[in-house]
Amino acid sequence: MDHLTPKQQEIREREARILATARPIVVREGYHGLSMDRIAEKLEYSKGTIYNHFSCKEEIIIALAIENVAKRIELFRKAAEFKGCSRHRIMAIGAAAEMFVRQYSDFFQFEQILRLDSVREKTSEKRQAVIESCEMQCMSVVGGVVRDAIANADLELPEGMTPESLVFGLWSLTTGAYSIALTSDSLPLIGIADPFLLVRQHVATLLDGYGWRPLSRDIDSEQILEQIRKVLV
Amino acid sequence: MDHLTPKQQEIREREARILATARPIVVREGYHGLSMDRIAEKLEYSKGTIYNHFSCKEEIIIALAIENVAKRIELFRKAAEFKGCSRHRIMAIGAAAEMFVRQYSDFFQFEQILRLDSVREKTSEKRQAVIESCEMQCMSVVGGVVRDAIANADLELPEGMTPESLVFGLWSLTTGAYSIALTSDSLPLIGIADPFLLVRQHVATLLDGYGWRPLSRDIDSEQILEQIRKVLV
DNA sequence: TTAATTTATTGACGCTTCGTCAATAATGCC
DNA sequence: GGCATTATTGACGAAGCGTCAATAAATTAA
Repeated sequence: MDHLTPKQQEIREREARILATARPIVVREGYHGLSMDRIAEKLEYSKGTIYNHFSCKEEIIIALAIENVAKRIELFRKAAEFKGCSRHRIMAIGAAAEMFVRQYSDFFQFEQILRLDSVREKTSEKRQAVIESCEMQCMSVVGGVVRDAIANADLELPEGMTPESLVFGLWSLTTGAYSIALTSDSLPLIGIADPFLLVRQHVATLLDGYGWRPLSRDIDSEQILEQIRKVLV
Repeated sequence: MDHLTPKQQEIREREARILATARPIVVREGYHGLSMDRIAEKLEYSKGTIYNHFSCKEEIIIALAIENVAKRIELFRKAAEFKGCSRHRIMAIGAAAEMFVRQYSDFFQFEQILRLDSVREKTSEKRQAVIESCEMQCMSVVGGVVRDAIANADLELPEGMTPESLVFGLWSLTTGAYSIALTSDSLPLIGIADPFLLVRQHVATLLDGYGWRPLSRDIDSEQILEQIRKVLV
């Protein structure tokens, strides 16, 4: 499979260069800042060549998102393998999510843009499927930890509630909070300085609410988080 | 203040017609579906006239959002005035939020679009301030109920946690969930049929986690919700 | 009522971006 | 080296944006 002619090499490499050029533009100037002409000009290729790689700028944005999603899965997997009880493992996943937002905050911008139907519409089914699949894999990793907790009797979910239902709750709480934290200026106005800390607190309380043992009051969170962060690097 | 010349009348009325024309376009075809030329054509005015009302299409979108936010405040206020204990009142606010999403789901599309920096940038400070102020008013209504709960000793927040911190959590959980529910196709795939029910459940559990009395197991939710819905109409 | 002044409307214009495609150039194969 | 394949180019038409000088309508003053 690596019988690449020099030309194919060049093309492959150029794709990466296109994305590397586009990324800071999107990060700094958002959706409207990015244009195909601009990329072509910066890279000194004609526009047609850029279109050979990506059929529209929306494809570039989704490709940028895809550059990062793998990292999230990796972090989640590593977190789920944390040696400890199920409650510690779910904490590790929380830490992984937080680390991902902090380290790859670009990604949230791309995701934000792709949330617009009229943008996502223009992207290929194929790339959409990649994103969706990665999201599913993440959820499934979290779901696995929930199932283990139930199997271990660390957790009993209320009647009619599936592990996925709980995952949905955690997913909503964290993405909602991060999305507000990254896009709203009003948080400091209401005296919220560290939204990350707050997310950890709310997640802990929610899990306590479901009775996931050991409860947070029986955990030395600081110390566990320390250990987790070492594993996640 | 109602010394309006016929001309002024006409202008005012036309503004409403512009928005009424734009709304279904944005709802059906999203951000990219809307264009100034298209509105001008539909209303049989020249483009310049439309620009007399709104300096760009982003202004139209934020104006559409503003058409709805007042309703949210009204629902929240009504909910906060629900006759009952603090826990019932916070449930009422949850119901109000849910009702708002269901009845004004358009709004979430507009909000979604306005979350993009490169879109929001183009809107006037003035309209941005209206939106922000309405959001603050909503949060402040919720904050008031939390404060009342603390004053009544229905709730004690952990060390260092302010009422606003709790509001932030509820806000994150609900907006995160609604945003996922409205834009993701993967929910049914993981067996989540009724995200609204799930949000209620998670909110209840979170509040239980903080020990907000009476706890949900001591509440006949169905019956209370019935009453609440009557009040909110 | 009419003239003067203010205010509103118009659509053509210049500009940017998009996405395409026929002509041209480069590459790889025999 | 010559032929077939593949890639590159940039000019082009379409569409949208936002502006503005010319024109029309409305309001005010006389």
